[in-house]
Amino acid sequence: MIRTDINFLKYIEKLSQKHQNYFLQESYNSDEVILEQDKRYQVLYIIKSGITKCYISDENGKEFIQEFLGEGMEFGELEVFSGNLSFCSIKAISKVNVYKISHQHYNELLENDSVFNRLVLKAMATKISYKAPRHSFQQSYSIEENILKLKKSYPDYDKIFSKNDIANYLGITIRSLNRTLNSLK
Amino acid sequence: MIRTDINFLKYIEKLSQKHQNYFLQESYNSDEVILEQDKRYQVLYIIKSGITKCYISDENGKEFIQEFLGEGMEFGELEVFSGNLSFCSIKAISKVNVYKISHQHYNELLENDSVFNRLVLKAMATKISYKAPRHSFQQSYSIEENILKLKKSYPDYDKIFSKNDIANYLGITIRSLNRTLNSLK
DNA sequence: CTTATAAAAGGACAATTGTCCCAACGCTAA
DNA sequence: TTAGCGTTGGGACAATTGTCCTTTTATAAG
Repeated sequence: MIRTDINFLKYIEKLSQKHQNYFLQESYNSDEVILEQDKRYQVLYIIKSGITKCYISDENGKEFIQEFLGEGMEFGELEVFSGNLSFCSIKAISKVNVYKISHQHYNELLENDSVFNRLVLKAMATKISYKAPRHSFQQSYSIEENILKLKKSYPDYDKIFSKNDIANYLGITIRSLNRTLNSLK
Repeated sequence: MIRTDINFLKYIEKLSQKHQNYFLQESYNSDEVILEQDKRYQVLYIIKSGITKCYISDENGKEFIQEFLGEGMEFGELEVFSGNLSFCSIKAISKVNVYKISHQHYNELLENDSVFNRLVLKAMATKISYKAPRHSFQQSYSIEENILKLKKSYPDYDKIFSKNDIANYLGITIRSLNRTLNSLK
């Protein structure tokens, strides 16, 4: 539910010593939007600490939460390769510290640092890998089974996230979420 | 609906000239399984021609189709980075020709050929990018809207794919698919 | 201490979707 | 030809989920 990548973060911390001018540290408060959908960016971010949500909003204002991102997760990196506008928004849901790096410096690292290059490849492979099974499960199983699965991997999920976020994560309405939670008691 | 990557394919064809021993060509008939879920592989594939489906099957035998892969799409590459078992199956749904390459040679290319490296990064970024909006849309909109969207981007979708595959792609039952198709007439 | 505001909870009903059937059609093998 | 089998199509009903609305609770602001 909350993705992390500690190895990547460790390597970023090391790099930020070596290339002091590459990485800028920033800090955000809960509810602040760090990156906005459909905008063009020349920078990307790596989370140093805290939790964010990564979501897509549609014309009707509904939001679909792709994932919750924690330490060591990068966002905004896809646009380096695609050249497109960002396709999701990132909002802090706790106090969040990030490393910010420009596309240009990121590209330099990719080309000249093979360890970094490999870590990025691995991070992207992981992102692909976890998306498919999750959506497969969400579509094939009942809300009840989805909630039980959530509770199993994050017993305290209801303390960290709002009802709204949980519902959007599961792709259901709050009403359905409440109903199912009741039947589980 | 059918993903392709022509630039990547072109580059692979070039590489297969230069490194004749890296790439092995194979051919599959419709309905043959090329790569099986939950198995360990030391090779990966790039599609030279034809169409395959990439799907996850669960304990109940239901299958969830992630995507249909066409020319220039690679599969089995994620396991190079994760070291895990394959997490989906690939089945030919037409006559299919592929390039097969070992993890070892793939890694050599990644390290020594920066053009190849960049194409792989881009391919992975694309895979991440299209998954999220698709699942977001499927969860938020009605079956009718999803079918209309399908018809718009692939007017002949019903000639290429079986009802079963279309239903599994949309994450619904055949019954619901038929019902909606009727109401659209 | 009030008032405003957002989050949470749930009742009642409607719409959507799934499950379980059975029937028709085309294709292949015996 | 006929039997067997997979694909397609749809009726009837049940279960699930969403929509709309009201109430309660908690929290922040004046």
